[in-house]
Amino acid sequence: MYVEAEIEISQTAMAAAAEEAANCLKALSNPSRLLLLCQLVPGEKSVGELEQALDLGQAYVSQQLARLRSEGLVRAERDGRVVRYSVADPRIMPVLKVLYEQFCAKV
Amino acid sequence: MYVEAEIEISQTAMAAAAEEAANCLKALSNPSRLLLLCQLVPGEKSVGELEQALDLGQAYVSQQLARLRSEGLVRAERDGRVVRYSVADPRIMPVLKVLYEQFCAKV
DNA sequence: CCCATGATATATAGTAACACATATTTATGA
DNA sequence: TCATAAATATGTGTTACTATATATCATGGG
Repeated sequence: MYVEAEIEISQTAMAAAAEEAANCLKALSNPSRLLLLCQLVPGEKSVGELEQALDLGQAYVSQQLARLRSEGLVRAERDGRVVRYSVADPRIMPVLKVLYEQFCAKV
Repeated sequence: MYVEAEIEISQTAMAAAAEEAANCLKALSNPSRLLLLCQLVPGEKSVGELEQALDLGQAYVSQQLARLRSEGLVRAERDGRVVRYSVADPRIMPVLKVLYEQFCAKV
C-alpha cells in the first residue's frame, strides 16, 4: 500500500517534472532562441548587441526574447534607452553546457 | 582576413549546431516523449510495456515513438510480435541526465 | 516643454507544424 | 483464420514561425 502510494506520487511528480522540463525545452527548441541564450551565457547584452551578433532583425529578436521572458528564462533590465537581457533561470546554464558539449564540441 | 574567415566559419558552424540541437530539443519538448525516453534509459522496452508504464493509449505511444524514430533518437527492433525500442542517439543520454538533475532532483 | 530620433516592444497575419483522439491497417504467431 | 501487437491514416483544434507594420518609451536639442 505504502509502496503503491509512493509509486503513485512518484509518477505524479515525474509527470509534473516532465511537463516543466518540456516547457523549458520548448522555449529552447528554436535555433534563434538557442543562439540568443548562448550569447547571454558570458553575461548580459542589449537587444541591439544581440541583433548585431546574430545578424537578425530587431522585431524578430525582440519577439524571441519576449518568448524567453514569458518562460522566465531571461530577464530584461532597462538602462536608459537600452534594454539589457540576461539569463534568469539557473537551470538552463547546465542544459546549455551539455548541449554545447554534445552538439558543438564534436572533437 | 584569416580571423574574419574563421569567425565566419565559426558562426556558420554555430548556426548549424544550433539547428541540429534545436531539432533534437523539439523532439524532446513534449512531456509524453520525455517520459518515454526516460523509460528507455535503463534499457530497451516494448511498446506494450511503455503503454503500461506510462498509462497511455497504444496509438498515442506509437505515434510519439514514430516521432522520436524520425529524429533518430530511438531505434525499433522487432522480436516476434513485439517491437522493442531503445535509445539510438548517444547525445541524448547526457541531455536527459542534466534534465533529471535540474528538474527532478530538486533537493 | 515639445519633438525628432534611436531603441525596443507589440500587433497582425499567413503558413506550417504539433497535439491528440479515433478509426483502420499491417504483421506475426497459435 | 483468429487474436494480439504495433503502425499508420485521418481529422480537428492549437501553437509556432516569421515577416511586416505600428506603437511605446527615453533622451537630447531647440
